[in-house]
Amino acid sequence: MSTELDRTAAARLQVDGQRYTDNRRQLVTVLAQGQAPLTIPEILERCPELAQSSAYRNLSVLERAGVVQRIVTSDEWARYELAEAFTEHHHHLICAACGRVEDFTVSAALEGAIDTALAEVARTAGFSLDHHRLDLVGRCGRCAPG
Amino acid sequence: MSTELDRTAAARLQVDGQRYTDNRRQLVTVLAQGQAPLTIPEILERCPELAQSSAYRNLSVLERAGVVQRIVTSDEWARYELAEAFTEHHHHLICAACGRVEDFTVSAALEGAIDTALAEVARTAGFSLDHHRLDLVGRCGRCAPG
DNA sequence: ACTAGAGTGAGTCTCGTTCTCATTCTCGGA
DNA sequence: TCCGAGAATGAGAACGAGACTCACTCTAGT
Repeated sequence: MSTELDRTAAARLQVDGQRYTDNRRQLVTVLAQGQAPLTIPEILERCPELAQSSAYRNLSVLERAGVVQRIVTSDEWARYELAEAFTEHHHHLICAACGRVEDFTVSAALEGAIDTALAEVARTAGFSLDHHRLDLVGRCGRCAPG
Repeated sequence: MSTELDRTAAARLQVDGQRYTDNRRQLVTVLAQGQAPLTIPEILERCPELAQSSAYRNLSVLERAGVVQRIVTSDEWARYELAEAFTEHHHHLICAACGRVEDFTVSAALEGAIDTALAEVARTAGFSLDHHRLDLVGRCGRCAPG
């Protein structure tokens, strides 16, 4: 069964001259099911028959094609989630103690204000703006004191 | 000569039971002179007589004491800058191609709106909020197409 | 000065990530 | 339907940023 997600992912890969293979579909499916960005070990846990080297290689292919997004917090592992074209624009709550990541969104009004301000900053600095990242760093309920 | 920066750094280290040694002062001085977050190789370039292992060890001591801040972009190196208590609250322009980082600030009104919104998000999610990160990701003038 | 404990640094080790390469799969052409 | 070129796979080796080790040095308090 081919979902809208599969078709779009396949199309993006094709632009890059890449195929949408079973391994790649499996990665996309797992990321779509996860409600938060996943680390490679978490992904491998959910895909036991997938080789580690294939996971790394295919995630970087998918990232280059704009299907997934790699996010780096501050702990040791990189995390992956579907690119924003497949989800809604959101931000991350990052636990500084355990690395746990959760998604959240803010009001459209605030997003608009941020976008406007950043576009101006980018123009002034001679940067071409791709996207912004707004993260909240703190301690999750499990790690917070008390 | 002891600056305000030195005195504050020394005080913060003391709380942690740590000394403000020559190596640590040198790191703080180099970071204070740099106008953007520095990688370890950049720091070592500016402190040729400092051992790599000392740089790593002391930066992590300084980070634990709240004197410096470690920032992870998406390239391979971590970068360090003085903690915000020593600078003004600011954000980062990150070049997705070469990893270059520049600082920028936004209006107090926007900061206030962001803080208010994030405090609410953190409360709802059961996170204790430490700080927020607002980064702009794009291409610097040198790497931008055209 | 003496000493206990902190700091130093050259080298080694760890481990997340990338690379290698022989094998397998896929797709288009005949 | 068979063939061949090129892409994908995966087990293992290699890489490299950063952490650790340990013998030596320095510092602060007596």
